[in-house]
Amino acid sequence: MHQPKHLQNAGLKSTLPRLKVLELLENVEDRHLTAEAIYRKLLEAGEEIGLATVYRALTQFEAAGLVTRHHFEGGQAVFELERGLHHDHIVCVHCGRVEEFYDKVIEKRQQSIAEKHGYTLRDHNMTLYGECNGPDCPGQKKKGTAVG
Amino acid sequence: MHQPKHLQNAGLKSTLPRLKVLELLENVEDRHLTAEAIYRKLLEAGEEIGLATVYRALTQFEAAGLVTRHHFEGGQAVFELERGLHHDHIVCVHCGRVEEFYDKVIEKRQQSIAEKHGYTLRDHNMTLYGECNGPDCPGQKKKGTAVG
DNA sequence: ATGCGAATGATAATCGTTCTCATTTGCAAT
DNA sequence: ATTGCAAATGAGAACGATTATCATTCGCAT
Ligand SMILES: [Mn+2]
Ligand SMILES: [Mn+2]
Ligand SMILES: [Zn+2]
Ligand SMILES: [Zn+2]
Repeated sequence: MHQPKHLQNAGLKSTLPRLKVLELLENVEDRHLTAEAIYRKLLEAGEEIGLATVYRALTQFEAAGLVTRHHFEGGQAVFELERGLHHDHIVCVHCGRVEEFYDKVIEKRQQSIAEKHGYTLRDHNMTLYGECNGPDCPGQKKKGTAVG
Repeated sequence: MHQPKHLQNAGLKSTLPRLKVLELLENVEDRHLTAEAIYRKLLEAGEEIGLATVYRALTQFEAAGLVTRHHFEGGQAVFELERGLHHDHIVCVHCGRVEEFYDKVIEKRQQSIAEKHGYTLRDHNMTLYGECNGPDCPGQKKKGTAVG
């Protein structure tokens, strides 16, 4: 979907590494990836690229509004392709599965809370952490298969 | 307010460095402090302590429920003495000023959002970022004093 | 006062990320 | 198709926050 012109419109020269990162982000199943994960996937796909370049490209994409950076628990930032629809996240503390949501009521309340305190709201981070209860999630206590 | 027995009740030996950190946290004006800030303040107060010990004490206090750790923007974690009342934060992007708030509606919505996605909610992080508009905040554009 | 396991603190190590700098690339002008 | 050059790349060094190591010191029960 993304083309060289997308990079040029963003003021970025259309280079091979940048196109590779962008291509990966739009074709990968998991939308939320660390820089390392992106780097690894590109290497596995036989591409030649350096980790520093991945970081640089992501930082530039973020500045250009092509990519969003999140700081979930765990030290590593995660990146996702921007789709123009603001949303927040719920992350499984066991398997790391991420779901997205948008709640208009919460967004409105955040705005009025900021106003009530005399702040001009610029941004927010809302991340929920929980157990996803999925059948493949390691946090799921396996029910004992009755013996005898 | 805190006594050696508070540490012992938490299963921690009552040592001088730990008492100093705890004492600082309860007497300092700014409730939200980085480990470095705590370390610096203790040194300035003439106390002898190592930065590693401050980090250790804070981590142990957190595990004991005496202290809460937050990850605002900026890399450094901030710590605050636990007062038993959950709250979230709004942080000034210019001067770092922190205000606290609690919104029952948001908290309820977070719970039901998690349920809707099949998650069992365990924790959340909600931090608002904005401009505090305070007179001493560097983000405040000074109004030009008319000349002539 | 003694003894011993836990705690301390100087320092090294770690981890994610950014910086440095020699080499390569994109691309516009020939 | 060449050339020229600024911008981009990538290997590795550097960085900042935090944790680990380990010899020394401390808290506290005897
Ligand atoms: Mn997302
Ligand atoms: Mn607080
Ligand atoms: Zn899970
Ligand atoms: Zn401010």
